[in-house]
Amino acid sequence: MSDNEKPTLMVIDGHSLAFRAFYALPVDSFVNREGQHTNAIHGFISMLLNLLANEKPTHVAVAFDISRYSFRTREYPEYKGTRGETPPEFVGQVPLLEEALKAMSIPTLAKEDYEADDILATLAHQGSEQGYNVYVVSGDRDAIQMVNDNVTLLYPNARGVSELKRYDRDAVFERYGIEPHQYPDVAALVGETSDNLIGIDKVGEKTAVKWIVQYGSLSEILAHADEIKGVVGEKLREQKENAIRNRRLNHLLTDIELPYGPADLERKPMNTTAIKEIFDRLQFRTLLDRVLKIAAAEGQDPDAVPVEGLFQGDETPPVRTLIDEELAKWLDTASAQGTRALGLRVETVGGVVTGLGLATATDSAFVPWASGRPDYVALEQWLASAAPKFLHDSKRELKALQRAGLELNGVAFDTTLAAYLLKPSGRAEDLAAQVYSHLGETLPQSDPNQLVPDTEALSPATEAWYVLRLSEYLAERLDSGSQKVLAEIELPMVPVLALMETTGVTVSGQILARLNAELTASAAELATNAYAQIGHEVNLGSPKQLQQVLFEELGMPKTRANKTGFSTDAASLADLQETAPHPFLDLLLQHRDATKLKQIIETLERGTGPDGRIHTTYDQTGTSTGRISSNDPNLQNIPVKTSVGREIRSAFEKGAGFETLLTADYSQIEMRIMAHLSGDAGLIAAFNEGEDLHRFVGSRIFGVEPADVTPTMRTKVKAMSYGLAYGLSAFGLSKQLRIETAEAKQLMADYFARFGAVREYLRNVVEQAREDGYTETIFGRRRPFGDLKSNNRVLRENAERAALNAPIQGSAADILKIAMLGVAADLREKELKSQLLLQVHDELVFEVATGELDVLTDIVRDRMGHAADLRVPLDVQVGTGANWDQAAH
DNA sequence: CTCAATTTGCG
DNA sequence: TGCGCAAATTGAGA
Repeated sequence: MSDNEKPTLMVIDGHSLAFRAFYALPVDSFVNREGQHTNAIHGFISMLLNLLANEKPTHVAVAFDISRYSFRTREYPEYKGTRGETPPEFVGQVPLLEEALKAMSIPTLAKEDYEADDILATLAHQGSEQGYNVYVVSGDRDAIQMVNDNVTLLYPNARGVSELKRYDRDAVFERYGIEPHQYPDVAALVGETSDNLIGIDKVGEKTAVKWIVQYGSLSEILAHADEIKGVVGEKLREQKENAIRNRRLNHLLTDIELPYGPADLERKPMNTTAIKEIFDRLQFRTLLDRVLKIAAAEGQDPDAVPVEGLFQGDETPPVRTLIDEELAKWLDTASAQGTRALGLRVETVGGVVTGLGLATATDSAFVPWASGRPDYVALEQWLASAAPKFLHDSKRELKALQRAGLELNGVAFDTTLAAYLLKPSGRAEDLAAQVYSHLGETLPQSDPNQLVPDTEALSPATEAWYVLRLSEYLAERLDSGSQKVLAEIELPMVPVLALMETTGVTVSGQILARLNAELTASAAELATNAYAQIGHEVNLGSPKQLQQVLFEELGMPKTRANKTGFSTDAASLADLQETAPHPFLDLLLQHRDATKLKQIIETLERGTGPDGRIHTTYDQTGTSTGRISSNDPNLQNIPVKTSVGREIRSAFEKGAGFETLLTADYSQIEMRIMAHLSGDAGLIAAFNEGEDLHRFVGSRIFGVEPADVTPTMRTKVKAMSYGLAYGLSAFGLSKQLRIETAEAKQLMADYFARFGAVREYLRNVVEQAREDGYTETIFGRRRPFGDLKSNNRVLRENAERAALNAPIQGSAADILKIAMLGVAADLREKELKSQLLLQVHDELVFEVATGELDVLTDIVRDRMGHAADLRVPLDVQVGTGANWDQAAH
């Protein structure tokens, strides 16, 4: 059998390598969010991954010492006695390392009363006998004795664990001039300071090796001790007991009993879910990528025993209905004292909690809910604890639990959010739909129209099990950037948004009612006048009827075509007003304005709760770019541009007992992101100037002093700048500014002549997206694009404009979310009474508690201003007032 | 009743 | 022939 065909067994000394790593890497640079030091783990795993990739062992094990005491310390209490206390930063790293190894399906061994080296020696011996190529990885020099024709030692050099020196038989001979099995004899004579083994005075490595070469072994040397002349000979004869003792202690046992032999150590597929969990906890992002790559390369061995934690099959586990002590016990075991994630599903009827489903991969439990049951204390504590839980649509379930008086923490995965990050342009699916589209299984759905259901609805327990399976499936498909977005942005946003929704915002019913009445009257009058202009009544809200009036009765020139004929939108009517002026047009526009505002008011009135506040619902999966949307009612499209619009805004007031409202918004955040992403020196300078942005840009384009930029010039520049991020064409720009296409073209050419890097960047984004199939925000949020390679020009160009915009709009969304998380954390930690009410894409609205204005202003400015580190500053505008309109600036 | 189309409010 | 949304209304079809 050639060496290439032999299986390769690799045995690693866990403690000695972890310790080497600990001293090789700076302690302070490796601390996770829990404050746990991780440098030894990082160094060890990094080394391990190199070994797996380079040596491709077929069999692997890591051995640990159980304690610093062994049969050797009983024999010689001073053994290793020079070693000081374990550094506090090292404490706790070994158990985490073992956990990570478990997730990687690498067995760990330890044996009471023996040292890791004895385990290595035994396995190396067995492996060598049984026809393996053996690699021993150890930082202990005694391991040299294991080397033979089949066993190679990999030994870390002085620089830590990044480079390992290979000691095969020849390398040992070259380095020491002896055979590997003779090394303990040399070490016995010389002594080993690190083990507190004192050798023979005056005998160093040179002398010891010379003697070994001359006499063959330590026992022969001692037998001929009388022949050795000089002071060293005297010392040897005086201190030979030292050497004999050392030799006894540095002999590694090759015959201890172990639970596994080499054959049991065959590499098994890694548990990627567990790996993601533990690496996330350790905050090893780069290492995660590396290990997942190796896991993917190694693939799934069909004969492999399923790793613990993976699903055994598609069979749903049994459902137990649990209460009281049984529940507490089950929960403790299933969650492994709160360390293992459980699937959780909240059953509600009309928004009221009626039961909970809990699941592990192999078991599930249903808990009927009756509030206030004292026996549910264990469950309530688990829910409120940081113990990991996997949910579907966690915001909805969190709110339901809160209504039932239950606190929920530790949401570690949400299948709704994970699916969204994978496919942000799709619609959010309910659990059954997710199971169908991802797992390909059909869940029984009870028909709500049927009084006697023919299929029994699925137990929440089984649903929880499906949540767990979906979590595993989805987690595997998220790239590491998306995982980070999930863990660090989307999941933490859940409680923040839930609180905003529960809090709501006060609106003045009186103001809304007054405005509604005014608008009703004015709309009626406008309608009457409009009818008078055309001689008959018509439904002004019907585009179809308007087309009849405008293009047939009044014979106006045709506008932009649409599917039902010709457009009657505001832009088209404005065009008509120029080409074929008619009083009807203006009345129609004013009527539209009035009815639109009236409609918004009525929506708000309907949406006001008995507490006088509006509780919108934020949809975290509502947009393809990463923004959140607001619905039922939408509070992100409250009018602001017209004076009547602002009156509606003034109906949003501070609540009773609060000092004021505070609004904070980013100015030109998307332009700033463009400056950052493109690196355009001109644009970056513009933001660092402090000068009005559009005035500055205008001065560059038109070649005049900033002070000489006219309002017209500024308007053009502003439209140009904003249009850029949307893929605006010269045609579109000309239409918007009502200028000639040639002038628009010239404007764009002048713009790009000054800000060339912007054009370069925008071109690049699209090309990169065409190649990758997706765009990415600054924070790693992805949006897939399929149509960039479409043969259909309309589809392709639409996709190109969307791809152009996605990183910009998406990065802005990420930044505001990060700011919200920061503000929310500060409010919580400082136990402030002020509360976050609204989010409108680049703006936050707060209700300020009495006496908190200054501290809140500081928090908001700080968190928003430093949410991202860009090449340009983030400018935050803050305003206050008793209502939303007055708080605007 | 659902659905597509149109329009308009916001960033 | 400008990105991202929610909501209302109309009118067609079931």
